[in-house]
Amino acid sequence: MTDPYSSLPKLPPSFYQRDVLTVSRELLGKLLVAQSPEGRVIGRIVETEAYRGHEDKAAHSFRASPDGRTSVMYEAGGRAYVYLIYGMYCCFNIVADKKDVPHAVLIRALEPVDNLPLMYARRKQRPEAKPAVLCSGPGKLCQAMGISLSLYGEDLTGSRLYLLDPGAPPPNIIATPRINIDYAEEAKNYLYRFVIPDSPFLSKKLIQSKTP
DNA sequence: CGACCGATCCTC
DNA sequence: AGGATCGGTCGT
Repeated sequence: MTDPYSSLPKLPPSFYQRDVLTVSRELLGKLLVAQSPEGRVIGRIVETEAYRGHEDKAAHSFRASPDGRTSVMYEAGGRAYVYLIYGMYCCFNIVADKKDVPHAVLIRALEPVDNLPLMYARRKQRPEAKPAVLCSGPGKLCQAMGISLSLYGEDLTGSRLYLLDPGAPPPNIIATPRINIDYAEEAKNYLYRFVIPDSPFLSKKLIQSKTP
């Protein structure tokens, strides 16, 4: 059987160059592909967070100069913003909107889809561990996908790191507050986190309302 | 130039 | 609940 992913369309620049909240919602269900000498890995996006630049106290670009760490966020949408956190983990963001609008989408969790053996190896997990340990958090998914600072600024319409449209959008999407931004005052209440609620691969379990 | 701290993860 | 670990950012 031939590779079922090679026939899927790549997301074009126009997909990314829209409002960051729209892009964050519509990224759910899309396939993230990372190609490297070690092999190709694929994950389905199940959790995202929007960061809205100068209008959002939680954003790295809230008050930062357009040079330095956040410079790529000022480029037109469709590039990778990768940063180091806590000195030891990477987080992967997708730059959104037009040039000079420093908005981006943090990818927080993936459903592992292709080449799970390579993901297990990179995450140093035993084969008997559940696949949910591979990509259920922004640092974990960067390890599993092989995303490091060397992909800072990478063009997501290229061949090393790109997104595919599998066709059917997820039927359910919900919005919640973002994770670990307690410092962000009023912005911590914004409903800028988007999840596929029934996915077992989220970074945190959803708080379920009681049903009788 | 030094101190502080984080869009995290793992182990205790 | 706490430690690992380091570059960006801000204050002196």
